[in-house]
Amino acid sequence: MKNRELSKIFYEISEFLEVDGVPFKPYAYQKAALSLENLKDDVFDIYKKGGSKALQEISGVGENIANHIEEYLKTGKIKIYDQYKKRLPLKIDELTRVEGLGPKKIKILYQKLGIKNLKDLERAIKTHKIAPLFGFGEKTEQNILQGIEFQKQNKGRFLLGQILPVAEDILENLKKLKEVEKISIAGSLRRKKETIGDVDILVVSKNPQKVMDYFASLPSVKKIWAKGKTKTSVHTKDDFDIDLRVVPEKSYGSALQYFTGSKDHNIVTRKIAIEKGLKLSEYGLFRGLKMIAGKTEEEVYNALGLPYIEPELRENEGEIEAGLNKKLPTVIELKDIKGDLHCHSNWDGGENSIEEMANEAIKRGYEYIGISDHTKFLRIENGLDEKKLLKQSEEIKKLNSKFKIQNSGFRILHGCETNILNNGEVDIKNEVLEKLDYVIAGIHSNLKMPKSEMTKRLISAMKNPNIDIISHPTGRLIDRREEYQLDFDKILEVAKQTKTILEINSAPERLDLRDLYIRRAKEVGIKMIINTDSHQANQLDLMKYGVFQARRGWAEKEDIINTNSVEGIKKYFK
DNA sequence: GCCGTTTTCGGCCCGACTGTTTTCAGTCG
Repeated sequence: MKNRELSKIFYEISEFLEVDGVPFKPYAYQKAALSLENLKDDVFDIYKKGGSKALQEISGVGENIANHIEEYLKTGKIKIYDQYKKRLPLKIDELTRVEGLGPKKIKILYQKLGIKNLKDLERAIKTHKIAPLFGFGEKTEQNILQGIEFQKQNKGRFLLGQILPVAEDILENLKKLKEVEKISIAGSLRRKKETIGDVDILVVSKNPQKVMDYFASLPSVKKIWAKGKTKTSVHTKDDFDIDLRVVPEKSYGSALQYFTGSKDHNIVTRKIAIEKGLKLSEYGLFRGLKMIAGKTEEEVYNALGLPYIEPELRENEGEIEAGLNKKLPTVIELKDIKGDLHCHSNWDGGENSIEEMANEAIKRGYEYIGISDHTKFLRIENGLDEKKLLKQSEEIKKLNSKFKIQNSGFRILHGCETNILNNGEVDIKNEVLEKLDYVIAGIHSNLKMPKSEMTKRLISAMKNPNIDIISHPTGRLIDRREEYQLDFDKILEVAKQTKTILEINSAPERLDLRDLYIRRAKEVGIKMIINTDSHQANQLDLMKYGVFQARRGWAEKEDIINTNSVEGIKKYFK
């Protein structure tokens, strides 16, 4: 889809404008980029149906940006974007991703030292050229170096949320070919790891050559690394690699099992096969020359004396032992989710009204939605104060009585996302918090506190009798920012004592709690909630990423409170 | 460059924190 390509370009234009010091425009381009990123319909279809006028219906898109979109759809180019790239030949997305490096510093580094990309930057630091620059210093130099190191650790990996939609598009496209009898994603993408290196796709076909040819000719393919009879590797326009393999139907299960991995998981399954006098490979499970399983994964696992193991569990983290002892968890599924309690409305600058958010939740089959706007400390997010919160309560009451009249069981719950201040208190008075259905608290400032202070800060928030949920509890941004320094075991202990719910935030760059923490929390007996943190209605669809993460953390339906109906979930609130 | 229950023109993007300075610019949420 062109949506993603355009969104990426508009983000970059926004960054160029910032480097240039242009006021306000960057914000406009960012908004348009965000809208396109989350747009359900193909922007090309919108344009075909309604032309430029229809494009301007997209939120954040006006006359000018609509013209840019039109230009791109017609010519594949956007003039001002190309001009910027010529004038400032920077790997701008690469540089802005370094923590501590913003547009102003990037501009100075380019003008004074000709730094265009990460490589240049690293070389300049190693030769101590940065610290002497005006406005820079020793500390800044070190901070930038740390930012680079952190980025390098995750080099070449993509967020699950970036890559899954693209891979699914390609899968849909391949399905159109009648020679494709069966098809599945394999590899780490099927295991739903939070970051993905490259994409593996497995196909059953009697005519592999036809599949190879079609795959290699897809419009999203930029470069073909290798193209053989049953395997083709390509590099896509979205800058990741895809390996496609074609196998015969009788080997589909064993091949899927093999290519899904993980490698460690497979080593153990092959060992079990050997112990039973069998041999397991991507071609099947064999006793001597006789194939005894291979058509389905289930068949393969069962023949090894194991139940089917969900892909998200296949990390050799105890799932084999649990399988042998019949102790595998029945992991949660998306359809178990009955509502989303971390959603922002246009009251705090989100995209949609409360009613629109509610209607979108209804569309997704939910029984309830929770509105939890930012509170007053976060001025940039138009945080609500006590007065506005009470006013918001009135609106929610009205909407709820409307649902009642319509005889709909749907309910809006009223919460807020308060800010945990340095001393562990939150920025809304208790007498107002008491009146809400539930209260979320999160850390949004002073993220670099020392471990003991940060732990104390979070603990005192959990002890607040009005706080029910801690949002994004560790504050990490995948590939970009480390977690806060926290004594996590202590946090778990207090969460258990105070019956505080920990959030699994579904935003693909957060996925916070991470899988290992989810598993630890479950073991301790702490309840969790999967929320999207939506700032616009389309983001409600991010719920699946939180569910994937919960599954990777072995969470079952009972561990997650928003699998309950309205009355059920209320019991978990203090 | 976008947008309008305060507006078709004038707002939007504020405040804490850090590191650099010696009163403030840049970054981040």
